[in-house]
Amino acid sequence: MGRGKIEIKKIENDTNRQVTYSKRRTGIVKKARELTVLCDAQVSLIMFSNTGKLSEYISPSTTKKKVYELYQKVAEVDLWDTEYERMQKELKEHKQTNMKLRKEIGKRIGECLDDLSFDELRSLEQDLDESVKAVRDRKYHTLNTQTETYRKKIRNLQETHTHLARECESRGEDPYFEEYEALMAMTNGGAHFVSYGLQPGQPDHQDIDGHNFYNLRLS
Amino acid sequence: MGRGKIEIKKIENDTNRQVTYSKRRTGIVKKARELTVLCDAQVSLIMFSNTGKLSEYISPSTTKKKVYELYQKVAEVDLWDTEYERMQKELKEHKQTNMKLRKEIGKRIGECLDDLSFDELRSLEQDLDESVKAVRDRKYHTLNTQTETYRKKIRNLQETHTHLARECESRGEDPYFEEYEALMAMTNGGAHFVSYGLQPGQPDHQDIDGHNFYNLRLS
DNA sequence: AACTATTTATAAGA
DNA sequence: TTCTTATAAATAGTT
Repeated sequence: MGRGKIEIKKIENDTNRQVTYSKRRTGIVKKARELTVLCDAQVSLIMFSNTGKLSEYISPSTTKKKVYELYQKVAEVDLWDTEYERMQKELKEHKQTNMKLRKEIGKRIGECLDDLSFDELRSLEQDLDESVKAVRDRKYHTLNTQTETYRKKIRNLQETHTHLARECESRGEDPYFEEYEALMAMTNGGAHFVSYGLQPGQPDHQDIDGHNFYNLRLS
Repeated sequence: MGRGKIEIKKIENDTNRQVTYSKRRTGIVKKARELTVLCDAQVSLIMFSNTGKLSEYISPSTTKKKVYELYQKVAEVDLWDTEYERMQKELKEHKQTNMKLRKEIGKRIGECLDDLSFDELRSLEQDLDESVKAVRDRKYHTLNTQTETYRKKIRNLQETHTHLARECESRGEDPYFEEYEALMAMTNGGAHFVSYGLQPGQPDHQDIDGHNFYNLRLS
């Protein structure tokens, strides 16, 4: 189909070959598309030119192969086997790590101790002792920080209160002021009964906030 | 190209569609083959008819895809995508579990405590205390078992020795016997200096085995 | 990229 | 299905 008949064998002329490839590629893709539409078929067409350039046609609705095609594009050669093996290896490693971690936790939780030697048990005990110490230290640290915050908060509240009280007093215009003052005294008095010990040198505090008070008492 | 021009849209007549599919399939495969030869290209063409029948063309030299095609043939639909996705999902889950486990261990080792609340720290401390107790109990249990074993071992050895000694003595034929007896006495004497404490009521033991002796002393 | 003479593919009919 | 054949479509060689 052309000005002259051609023999079906490799076109040796580079330019010619490339031009023909381009033309026929368009043609075959058109055919594929027509086949898809006319006959309700599913077609996957992948072409690599002489120079390695990829062209493809995939029937709409056939998204399934895209992953595979993508890999093909990237690696020219297959890759599935490699990729598959890589994933399996990775999976295996993760499973092993996982198991080790579980075992480690099992030991540290105090289960799974049956197959440990005496030396291992001794060493584990030391580790746990150190861990417990670290946690305790951290706990106290947290407590200190929290306490400091609450102390500041209380101081601020008291200052605000004092300020407001003075203002009210000086104006003498709030009929509920005395009632309010009595309430405040009571609340403060209640909190006075409670104290909690911290590290030596850490002074005790009172708290007028129910929730925070609960937290502090938990030390 | 035919007796009449046709519109490119699905052929509704079943027979007609099938005939057209057959003809055009032949045609497109021919085109693919020609493209392969003429332009030195690599072509993969996969077609599923309306009725699910597979036809394919793969350029010779492209053996790479055959594996994939095979799976396609077997399963009609994908299979790789499913498998691939399944693996990826599994991998993701493992990674997540892994991370959680690491974090858990981190806490129990005494690292990664920074983002824990006071309550969490308190709870963790209790857990660790319990764990340490469990490990300690197990340690003592192991020690007891080991001790029991060694005690039996020693008793056996002593019996054997006594038996042998009597035999030698009664026969009076071993010139080295007295020397040997002296050595045994010395070794036993040395072990006598060492004892280790266990739970109350646990009697002390001697051990003539250097390695085991080391283990016991480490309690 | 176009053009077009030809070859090739194929729709319809048998 | 397969063959036939008129005709549409694709494209080789040219511009």
